[in-house]
Amino acid sequence: MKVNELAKAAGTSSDTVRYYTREGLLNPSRNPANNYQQFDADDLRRLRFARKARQLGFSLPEIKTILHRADDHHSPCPMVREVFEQRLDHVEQEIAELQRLRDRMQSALKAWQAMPDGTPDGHTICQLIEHWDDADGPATASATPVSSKELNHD
Amino acid sequence: MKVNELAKAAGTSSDTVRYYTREGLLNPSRNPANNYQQFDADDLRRLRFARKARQLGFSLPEIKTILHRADDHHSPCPMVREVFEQRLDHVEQEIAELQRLRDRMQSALKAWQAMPDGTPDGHTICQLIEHWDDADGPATASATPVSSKELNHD
DNA sequence: TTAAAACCTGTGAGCTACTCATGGGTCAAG
DNA sequence: CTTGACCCATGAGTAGCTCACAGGTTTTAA
Repeated sequence: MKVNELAKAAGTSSDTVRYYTREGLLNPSRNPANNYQQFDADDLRRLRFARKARQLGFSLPEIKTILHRADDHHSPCPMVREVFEQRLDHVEQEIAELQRLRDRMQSALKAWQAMPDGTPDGHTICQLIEHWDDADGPATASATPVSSKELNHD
Repeated sequence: MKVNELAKAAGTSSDTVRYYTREGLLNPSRNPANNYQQFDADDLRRLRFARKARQLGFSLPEIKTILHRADDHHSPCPMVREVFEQRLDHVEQEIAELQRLRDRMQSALKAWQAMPDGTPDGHTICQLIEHWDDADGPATASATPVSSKELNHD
């Protein structure tokens, strides 16, 4: 199979396939006639595996390690279980942090209803923000805007 | 004030101060004697504002726009309100997506309790993942591991 | 007085997991 | 024989810092 064929078979993009190949998750051979990459059923299995693992929250280096362990005929499953539980903890923390952020935002919004839109006078920029009291604060929290780059589309 | 003094006064790092300066959020003057950056009370106000706004989920470009509007004596507040409501929506979506991810992870974990750690045989890599059925899938979801770089420490 | 510690400077790279752009080669159809 | 659809490798861009580099400056203590 060629790049795009593999990509479609796994429900992802050819860019991703090439990227994973660069990163060493896939090892295509070469068609000597045209130097195109040649993927086989094993590559498809690896790619599908990788995509599922990504959806479950594994990072690419982790997936790479898992695949290499499997190549060496060691069961990656114990590692998978372990990493996975850590991940789950992390996800739960993330949720809690975002919920705290949401709460802070909601209470800010509520407090703002009564506030006027001041004009900057060299002492304040926007009272809405400056007079907002970060009571409980972001714990270790990510208040990161969590940008749209994080959206998958596979 | 010098970089580190400003940073401490605002509860952040000198790297962040320098970064914000590079990005044009702060406009220090220079001490001609040694070419060090000189910050004043206004810079401190801007920096504190920026950090609070970050905690509320504003992006740096947004904060920059807000500061520039205020420099031009336009009230940034209406914009602040508008962006903020979009942000809140976004945060709520994020929470929902992470909750879906958590649910998928939890049901995977539960299903795995009964499964053995297979040895890779050329047909499977790790059944735990391969036999996991992505029933409801990640909507537009970020299954991104949400790395530790996202942790603030200010 | 001088030497070391502790600060300051700007700039460039690194982090994640792609995505997109560039500039070019290959191939089937008309 | 050209048009268009595919392939190739590589580099840059994404957000918001953080860290490392290679120096210059200031403070402190011997």
